[in-house]
Amino acid sequence: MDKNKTSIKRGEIPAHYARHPQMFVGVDSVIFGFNGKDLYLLIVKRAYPPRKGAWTLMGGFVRNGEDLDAAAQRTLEDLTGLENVYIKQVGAFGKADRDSGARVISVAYYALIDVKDYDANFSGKYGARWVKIDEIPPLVFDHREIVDRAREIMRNDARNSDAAFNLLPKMFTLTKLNKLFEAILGKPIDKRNFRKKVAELKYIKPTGKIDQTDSKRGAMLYTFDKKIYDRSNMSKLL
Amino acid sequence: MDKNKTSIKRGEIPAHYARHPQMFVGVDSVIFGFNGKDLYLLIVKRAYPPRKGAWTLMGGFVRNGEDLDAAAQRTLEDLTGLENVYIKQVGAFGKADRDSGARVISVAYYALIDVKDYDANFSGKYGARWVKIDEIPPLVFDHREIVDRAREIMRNDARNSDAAFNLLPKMFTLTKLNKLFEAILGKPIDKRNFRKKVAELKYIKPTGKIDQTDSKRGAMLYTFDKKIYDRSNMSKLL
DNA sequence: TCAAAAGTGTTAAGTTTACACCCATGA
DNA sequence: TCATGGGTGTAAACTTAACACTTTTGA
Repeated sequence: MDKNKTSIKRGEIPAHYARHPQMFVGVDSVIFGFNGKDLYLLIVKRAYPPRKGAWTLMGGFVRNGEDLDAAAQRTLEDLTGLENVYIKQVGAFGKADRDSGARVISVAYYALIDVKDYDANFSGKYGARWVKIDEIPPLVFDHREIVDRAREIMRNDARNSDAAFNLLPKMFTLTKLNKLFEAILGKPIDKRNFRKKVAELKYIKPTGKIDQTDSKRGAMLYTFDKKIYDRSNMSKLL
Repeated sequence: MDKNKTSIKRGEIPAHYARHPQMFVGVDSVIFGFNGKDLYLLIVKRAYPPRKGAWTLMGGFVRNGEDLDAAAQRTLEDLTGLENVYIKQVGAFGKADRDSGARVISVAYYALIDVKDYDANFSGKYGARWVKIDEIPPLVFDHREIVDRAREIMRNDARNSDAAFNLLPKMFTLTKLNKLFEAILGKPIDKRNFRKKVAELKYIKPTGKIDQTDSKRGAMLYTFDKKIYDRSNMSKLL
């Protein structure tokens, strides 16, 4: 990868580095889920001391030779069984005393999944639980702060990227989409104005299929076309 | 701080933690400067192998017992001599092979300073140099990626916070302010429209003083009133 | 027949963009 | 007297926000 190895031998730590302390590096995942109505957060019971049994974000430690992003994917898959989950880094949390067990730098990620996808794969071995986003119990260490920062970033991403569609099944009604944005942004969105805007977006396409689970009359199912979305974003830059 | 120490003794690492590897944790600072006309990046010569002598961001290692943010402030002060610099975290960079010397997780910050403030305090011991933001030479490891992410975040902050004012002296002309935003956003901004908007902001106040360094006629000097800014932002939330 | 969700347009207010000339001054 | 940067207003295009009733159908 790097041609300029100079005089460093494999496995040997250069003198300048060796003078400095090393620390545990963890990853913590803020896992958001949507069930068509409300936004949820997935929390687990902490399995070891200190604070064993307290509510916490799903997390783990970074392994030698493992990319940070890969560590986040791995711990996430471990809990949810899901492999291609949308994740994005929230940032690093590194107060010296944030973890009362040892010095741990935590890099937080947030993940977006459809609650239905999770139910099917849920192992339960971590004592995981979905809680409504406005009913989060006290969490261990600085995890509440992590969740709050993650929400902020998600709100931003929902407006400026296609991230939000990761919370929905492949086909969805406009009412569900509307409710999803209301849940993410935390405020009501006018139905008519919302539908008008959606109608202008070429990447949200009617499928012709009807969903009758929520109404007798039935609602049109729509789908998100990522190819068209990416193309229309490309053209913004020109 | 944390009441729930359970059975952890001071200085002892709990068994669950001890099983995991520890890593070097570094901080790197993307230091942006403005001289009234162009936007600059401060880079230094790397002082130790590997890649000794290559251009790099100013950085350092996090110490035991030191908060991540404090480590960033410290390395920054070391280079610039400036104490109360605006800094903000960009994120964690943690590819397994990003640093060819050892496994190092880097947490990047960006800092905004007035180039004039720096000149006065510049020690030169790091072989530091201002480069125009569009003329950055190749940087070591993933530092270019770090700079690009920092710029993106700064662009965002310039629109949604008072961060940009950290790049200006206490008093500034509207032409300088206009040029600053053009430099940050990377595109021209209409002079008349810009001044119209500024006139509506109560927190950018004329001082009555005139600056004649850039024109014979002289331009009104303005100042940023943080108290008013914070108050007007508070009221957005209500 | 009625409850519950789906669907549908118009108008006013506000925001954004484009655009060109006169002013004051020191060299 | 002229070159340089400082300063000013208006109109069109576009975006956002507010607002209420009809449709369909299974229970």
